[in-house]
Amino acid sequence: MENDLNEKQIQILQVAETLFAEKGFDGTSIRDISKEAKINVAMVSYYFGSKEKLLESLVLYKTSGLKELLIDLIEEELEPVQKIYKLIDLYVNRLNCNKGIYRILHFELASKKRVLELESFSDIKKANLKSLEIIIKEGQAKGVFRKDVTIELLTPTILGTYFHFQMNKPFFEVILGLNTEEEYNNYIHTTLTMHIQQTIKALLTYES
Amino acid sequence: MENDLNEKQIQILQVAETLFAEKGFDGTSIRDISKEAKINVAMVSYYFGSKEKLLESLVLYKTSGLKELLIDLIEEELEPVQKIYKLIDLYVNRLNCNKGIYRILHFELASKKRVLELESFSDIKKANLKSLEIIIKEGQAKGVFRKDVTIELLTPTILGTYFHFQMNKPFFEVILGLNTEEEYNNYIHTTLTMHIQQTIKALLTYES
DNA sequence: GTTTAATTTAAACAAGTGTTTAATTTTGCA
DNA sequence: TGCAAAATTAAACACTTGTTTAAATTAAAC
Repeated sequence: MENDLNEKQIQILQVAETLFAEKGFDGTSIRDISKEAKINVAMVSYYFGSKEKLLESLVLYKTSGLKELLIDLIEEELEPVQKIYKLIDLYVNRLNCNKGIYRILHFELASKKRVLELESFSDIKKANLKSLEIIIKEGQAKGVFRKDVTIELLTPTILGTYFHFQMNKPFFEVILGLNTEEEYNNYIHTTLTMHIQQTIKALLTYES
Repeated sequence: MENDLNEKQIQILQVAETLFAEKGFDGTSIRDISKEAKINVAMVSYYFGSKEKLLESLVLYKTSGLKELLIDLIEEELEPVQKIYKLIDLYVNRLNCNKGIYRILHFELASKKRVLELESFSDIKKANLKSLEIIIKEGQAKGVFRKDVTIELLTPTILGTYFHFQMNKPFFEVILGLNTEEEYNNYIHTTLTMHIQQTIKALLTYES
């Protein structure tokens, strides 16, 4: 598995992400990408092999850093609750910076048609879940977290809450009076993040 | 505007809905549709004019009945709250029977690329909003509903809640222990519908 | 500076796309 | 039965698709 991408490859991936997010995977042609990235059509096949493999590289590229960040987080000396808070903050920031690719992962690849690179993405999810599991079990050992919690459901809760907010953006823009892009993003990084943190904390910690 | 569709046209639309929902609009070719519907490729252009117009017809066909149902509902003699309850039940049932087309409307047409038939769909939404407005203002006149409510936001709330539940189906299947398709649909028609009804009621009626 | 490898290119490939045409069959009506 | 309209067909249209090829250019290594 080679993950050393040169400048040209990264440039192609960035253009691809934008166009995929705009027009969908099927709606975007290699010629669209090569035109936007100002390269020859053959370069995509030369560097990535195929359009499908380009998508796979894009997914790997955009989700690769997360794994290392989680490993770093595990080794930090923090109280379990604070560690979870930081994890959620990390997730939300990541998702908010990669709207394009996560939109594709959730709606393009959710269809029955494409099941190819689901494997490589499922590997990443497994690794992330493993990191989360370590943090939770650390908290359980310290007697801070409940032991009857289903760890597999924490990630869906964290991501699900964020996606619902992001998907219904026009709706929330109105009801919350968030008129600018800045206001909206600020709301995500403060109130929404706090809400998710409190939800997960309530799920994990003992209650009277 | 001709809405008299013959058997063949309806057959084509039904096949198109299934395939669009499965593989997306761009991912489905006219030849895919004609093959599945066992007709000649030219028939789609013959009956609908183009692939885009086929989609437009599909949207109109699948959303047409709703307007009449709402008009009938308005004329029913029911208390305002009961009318709203019935309206929500009607919406949820509709959405649940037309998963395919609403998936397309929300994720295929939400992209920047296609803005063509958004007009015909926006007409339907306007008509539905008009019906809702009548019901709400009736309740306001009777002193049951608050007068400072933004009617335009009721539909997003009703639909948004349902869609979030349906989009994250694998998630809720697990946490709610809904193992069969029947159990899942039953939950939608009982607990979820009730939740939406209570949410809207709380929003509309005065509280101490 | 020559040679080997990596990069980039234009062109072509076969297959698939939406749509149209023109001929044929089927249908409905006088 | 005859005739005009509608329905259906196979074929072709021009264009786009992802991918490959083979030549040209650039870069690196000796």
